[in-house]
Amino acid sequence: MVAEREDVLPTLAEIFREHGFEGASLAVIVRRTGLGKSSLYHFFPGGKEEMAAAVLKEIEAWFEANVFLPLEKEADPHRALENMLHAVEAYFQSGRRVCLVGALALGDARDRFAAPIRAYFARWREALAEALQRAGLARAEAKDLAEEAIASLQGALVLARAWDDPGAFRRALNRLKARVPARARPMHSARR
Amino acid sequence: MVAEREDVLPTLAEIFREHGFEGASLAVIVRRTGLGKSSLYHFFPGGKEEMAAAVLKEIEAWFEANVFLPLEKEADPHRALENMLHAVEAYFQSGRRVCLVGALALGDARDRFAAPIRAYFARWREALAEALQRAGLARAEAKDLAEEAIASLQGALVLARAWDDPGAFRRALNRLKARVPARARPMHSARR
DNA sequence: GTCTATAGATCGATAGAC
DNA sequence: GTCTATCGATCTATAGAC
Repeated sequence: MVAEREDVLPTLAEIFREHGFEGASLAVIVRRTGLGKSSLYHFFPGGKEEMAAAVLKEIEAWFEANVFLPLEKEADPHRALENMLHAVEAYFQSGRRVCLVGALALGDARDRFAAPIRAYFARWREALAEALQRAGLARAEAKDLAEEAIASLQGALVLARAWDDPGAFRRALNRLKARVPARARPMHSARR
Repeated sequence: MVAEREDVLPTLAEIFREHGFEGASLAVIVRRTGLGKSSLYHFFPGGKEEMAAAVLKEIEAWFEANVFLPLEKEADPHRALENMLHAVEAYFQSGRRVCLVGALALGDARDRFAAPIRAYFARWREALAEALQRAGLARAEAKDLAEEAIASLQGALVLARAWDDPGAFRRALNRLKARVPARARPMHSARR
């Protein structure tokens, strides 16, 4: 059923998202993955910490390929921003899914994964700011707006989970859809 | 030193903020509070769960007295919003302190405290929307902007913790200071 | 109320047979 | 690679003396 180490990563990611790092006990992991302890330690000799690190690495790679790079490669910045919002909406399942990186940042495992957590958000801000800059915003303004957008999304995930209502995330996406691209479109940059 | 149950609540709150619910082991709590296990169980017969519930209740009461009610009682809505931002900045220590309610919402203890978590954010949005409405915004617009502001703050706390940089929270406060009250001021409502 | 001692469960991780 | 069995540490919680 599961032959490769990579095959369990999505399941592991879901487990860490639902239970956090401390809360994801080996008992839970064994049950959900269907693998025995020995198999898990065969794939991840470093135990839970290596499992979470591998998950973070895969998440980083996914965002790099599906969010960050497209933000920079797409020639039309307006379309680049729209693509990002669509990718994010799909990834977080319209708010039903929590951001593991954000959850780890708020939890007690932050120090353990400080570097990848820091890098994930920094990279996101950088790619988003770059697109906004190409869309006509000044460097400082683009960086600030990028940070605001990411914070809005992360906060919306908190609210969606607090209320058990994906609508909170959907509404945040709509606000960004209506706001960010409109300000960023070069041909209408004199709007304000 | 510590005679009353209420005296340990601030320390308990800080412990839960730093370690989360699962990560706050009794060993940590004993060490940080200076109380023995027996004393803790004397004050909180329900154990950790009762400790966290008491902390949440105190947080809710603090925000009710220092944030939510002032938002509604202050006659000048513009000043009410400024007061809220100042109170929030002080409470979260300019971003060095995490929001326990938000952290619990993202963590694995969400189900355990679903009701107070849900109520905290709902009450905040309601009080904020009420002030924005008095400031001239339509009901729907006020509710939406209130939700956006709260999400921005929660997301900024995630970023501040991820980057270990209180500046992320400070910048979010400044954005709200510059944006929310200006749109909300009734005499300039025709600005857009 | 606070102490010491400890129960009973679960934790992450390992050993060794196959 | 996967199994069973188990280690030692840590967990929450309790018992009983004072």
